Amino acid sequence: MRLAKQTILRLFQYREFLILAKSIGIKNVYSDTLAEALGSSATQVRKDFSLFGITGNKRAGYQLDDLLSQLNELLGKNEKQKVIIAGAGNLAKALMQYEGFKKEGIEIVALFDNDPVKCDPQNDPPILPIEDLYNFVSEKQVELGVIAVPYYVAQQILDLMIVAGIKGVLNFAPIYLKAPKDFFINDMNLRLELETVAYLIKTRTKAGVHKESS
Amino acid sequence: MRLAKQTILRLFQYREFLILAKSIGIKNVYSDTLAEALGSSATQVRKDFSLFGITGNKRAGYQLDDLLSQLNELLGKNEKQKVIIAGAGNLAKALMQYEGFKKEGIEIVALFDNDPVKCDPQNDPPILPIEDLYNFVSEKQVELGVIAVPYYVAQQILDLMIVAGIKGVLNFAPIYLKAPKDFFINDMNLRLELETVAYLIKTRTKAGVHKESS
DNA sequence: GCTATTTTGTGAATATATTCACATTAAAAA
DNA sequence: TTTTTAATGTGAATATATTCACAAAATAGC
Ligand SMILES: NC(=O)c1ccc[n+]([C@@H]2O[C@H](COP(=O)([O-])OP(=O)(O)OC[C@H]3O[C@@H](n4cnc5c(N)ncnc54)[C@H](O)[C@@H]3O)[C@@H](O)[C@H]2O)c1
Ligand SMILES: NC(=O)c1ccc[n+]([C@@H]2O[C@H](COP(=O)([O-])OP(=O)(O)OC[C@H]3O[C@@H](n4cnc5c(N)ncnc54)[C@H](O)[C@@H]3O)[C@@H](O)[C@H]2O)c1
Repeated sequence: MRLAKQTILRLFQYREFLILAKSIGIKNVYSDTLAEALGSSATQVRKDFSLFGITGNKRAGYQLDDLLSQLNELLGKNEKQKVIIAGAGNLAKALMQYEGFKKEGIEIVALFDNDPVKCDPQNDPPILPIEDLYNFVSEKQVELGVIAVPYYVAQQILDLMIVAGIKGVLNFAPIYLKAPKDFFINDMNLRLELETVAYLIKTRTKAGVHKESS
Repeated sequence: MRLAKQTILRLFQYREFLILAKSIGIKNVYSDTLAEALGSSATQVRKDFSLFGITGNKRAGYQLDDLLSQLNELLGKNEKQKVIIAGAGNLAKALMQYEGFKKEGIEIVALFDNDPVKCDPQNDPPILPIEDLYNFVSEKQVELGVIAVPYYVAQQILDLMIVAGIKGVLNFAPIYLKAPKDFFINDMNLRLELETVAYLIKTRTKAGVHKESS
C-alpha cells in the first residue's frame, strides 16, 4: 500500500472536515463536497479513498458517520497517543497550551529541558530535567516526540529519544537530522515556510499554493 | 520558470546550510556536500541550481561566497521584509519571541487582536486592535501576513488582510482558506503534521520521511 | 603541456502524483 | 417497472518530480 505522507495528510483533512460537517448536522457527503472544502478535486478524493479501500455509495455518496468511522479506524484515531516534547521554550509553551491535541487524543505527557529554571515537575504536564527523558520514555513506552530545542543540540536530543524508544518526531529545529530509516521525522521549518511565502510574493508568479477562489 | 514551492524551500535550505558552513570557515562546496547536509541527492541539488541558472565550476564545485550571494539575490534576501501577525495568542507569542526571523531580515512590525486585554501598543512590536489592521497595513504597505487566530474567524481575517494589501500568508488556522488565485497561502497544520507522524509510527511502514541514516 | 580525474550541467529515463474519461451502479423519477 | 440521472471507482493518460547516465569542462598530477 502507498504511504505517501501527503496522502495521509489529506485523509486527516477529510476527517477534520467531516467532524466539522457533522457538528452542523450534515448527514452525508460527496467526493465533491470534500474537494470543495479542501480546495482539492473530487477525483483526488476518490482516488485517495480507493487507495485505502474506503468505499461509498454510487449515486448517494458517502454516509458521514460511516465514512468518519472508517477514517478513524484507518488513521488510528480510536487509540490515544502519548507524546513528549524536548525543549520547554517558547514554542513548546504554545504547544502545551494548545487544547487541540488533547481533543484529538494526543496527550502531551511530559516536557524535558536542561535548564533547571524551566523545569517544573508540578506542572501539568510535568516539565522534567532532560536527564529523566530516557527513563520516562522507556518506562511509559512513549513513541512520539516533538523536538523544540535549539538546532545545535537537536541531533543529540534525537539520538537520546531514539535509544529511549521514540519511533518518530515532529522536528521544529531548523536542521537536517539523521536517523535510522525506519524512524519518522517530519520537519517543520516555520521560518523557511514564511520566507518561501515572502519569496513567492516578491516574484509574483502565477500559480498559487492554493486553488483559485470559488 | 518553475515555481514549485518545494524547490524554493530547498533553495532556502541550501542557503541555510551555506550560512552555517561559512561560519565554520568552509570556502567551497560541492553538490555532494549540500546533498549530504540536507539528506537529498547531488543530482537534485544541481538540477535545482540549473533550473534557476545558478552555475558552479566544473571540478571545483561552488565557491561558497559566490553561491551564497547568488542565492541571496535569487531568494530576495537582500531586501528586508515586513510581516504582521493576526491573533496575539500563544503561537503568536512564540513567533514574536523567536529571534530567527529578524536575523533573516523578516521584521514582525505589528500583531493584531480583538481582545483588548491582549493589546499593548507599547510592546515591541506593538499589539494593536484588529480594527487598526487595515490602516496599518495599507499605510505601511505590508505584504506578508501570519494567521494565528482561531479557525472560525480565519477566513474573515484573511479577507480583511487581502483588502488591506497583504499578498500572501502563512496560515496556522486548521482550515482551508479561499483567496484570489494570485494570493499565496502556505498552510501549516501543526496538529495534522503531528498526527501524521503518529499514524506512520503506528503502521510502521517501510519508506521513511527522511533518507536512511548515513 | 599532456593526461587522468573529478565534478558540473543537462537531456533522457524513470518514478510519483494528479487528472481524465468512462463504465458501473444505486437512487430517483417517470 | 423502466428510464433517467447523478454519483462512485478505477484504468489510462497526463503532469510533475526525481534520478540516471554521460558529455563537457576545469583542476591536479605528472
Ligand atoms: N519559537 C518560534 O516561533 C520558532 C520558529 C521557528 C523555528 N523555531 C525552532 O524551534 C526550536 C525551539 O524554538 P523556541 O523558540 O521554543 O526556542 P527557545 O530557546 O525558547 O526554547 C528552547 C528550549 O530548549 C532548551 N534546551 C536547550 N538545550 C537543551 C538540551 N540540551 N536539552 C534539553 N533542552 C534544551 C532551552 O532551555 C529552552 O527552554 C528551535 O530550534 C527554533 O529554531 C522556533
Ligand atoms: N498553539 C499551538 O500550538 C497551535 C497548534 C496548532 C494549531 N494552532 C492554530 O493556530 C491558531 C492560533 O493558535 P493559538 O494557540 O495561538 O490560539 P490562541 O487562542 O492562544 O490565540 C488566538 C488569538 O486570536 C485572537 N482572536 C480571536 N478572534 C479574533 C479576531 N476576530 N480578530 C483578531 N484576533 C482574534 C484571540 O484573542 C487570541 O489572542 C489557531 O487557529 C490554532 O488552531 C495552534
